[in-house]
Amino acid sequence: MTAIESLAACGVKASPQRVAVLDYLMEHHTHPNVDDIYAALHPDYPTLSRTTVYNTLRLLTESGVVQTLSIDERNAHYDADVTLHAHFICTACRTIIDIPLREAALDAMAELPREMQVESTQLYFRGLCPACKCRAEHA
Amino acid sequence: MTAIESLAACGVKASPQRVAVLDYLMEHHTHPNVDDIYAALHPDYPTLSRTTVYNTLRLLTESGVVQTLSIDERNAHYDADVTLHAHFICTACRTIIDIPLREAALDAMAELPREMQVESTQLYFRGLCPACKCRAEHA
DNA sequence: AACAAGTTTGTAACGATTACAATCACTCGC
DNA sequence: GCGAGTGATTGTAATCGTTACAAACTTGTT
Repeated sequence: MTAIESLAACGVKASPQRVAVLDYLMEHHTHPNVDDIYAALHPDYPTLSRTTVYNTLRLLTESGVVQTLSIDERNAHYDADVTLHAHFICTACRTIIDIPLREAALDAMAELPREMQVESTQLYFRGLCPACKCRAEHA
Repeated sequence: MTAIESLAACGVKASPQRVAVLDYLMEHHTHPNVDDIYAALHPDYPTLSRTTVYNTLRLLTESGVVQTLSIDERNAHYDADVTLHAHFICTACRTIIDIPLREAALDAMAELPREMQVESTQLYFRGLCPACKCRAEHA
């Protein structure tokens, strides 16, 4: 599914800026923040405004096309993969890594009262990534 | 375990301000933010500074006595219960609710690479709480 | 071409958090 | 007891991510 198709599918008008932002997210699974995206797109879209990036990401999140990660207390990160998976953030290098999840286990794990309407689920791990763990052990 | 004992157990010097903050957290399972805590303690500790509340909560988090929740994009919330449980935040009224977890299921759920050193785990749900869901349905 | 509706832009404001320097409290050797 | 030194607290100022807002721009329609 292309960015344009995703936008159409959820009824969001496909401006060049929106396509560019979503395209970037779909091609880079690095969980970028707003500045990463802005810096990456600015060369190609010289008039692009940071505000537009913020607005677009909010819109895309509300539309369910991307998810906003609050794993990093410093700033929000974004992910165009909205299938069930967890995230690990390295507290040293700040890299965010995808963690696959066994789908069935989620229901088995949480005892959610029936009267609650869950709209999104986020599972975060914090710690040291392999590289930083290794570096720490040799220091 | 009292607040003073907890502080001693993890080697944090027990100043009146620190005891007050931790005491408050241990007695109120409302997942307060900094301003909630400050507002609650200020009458009894007129010289208390917001900065001290921030500093104390950071120290307590680093010591593992409390956990900092990043479930609310607006501000951090704090929880003196560091046993395994998830959190649900109502996107309408902003209330944070504890969700019990079946401990065994966590391992079954996440496929964490062996070389990663996980230091903390947070599971967040977002949606409508029973009261707000009901209100929404009747509107 | 004129208009309306919605989008983008840039700047200004906001608000949570942190930095910093001054003051304060407490302990320890005298 | 007393002053130095260490660490804690305080208040203000700065920082920085994000949002509000108003003006300029696009696009589709008559």
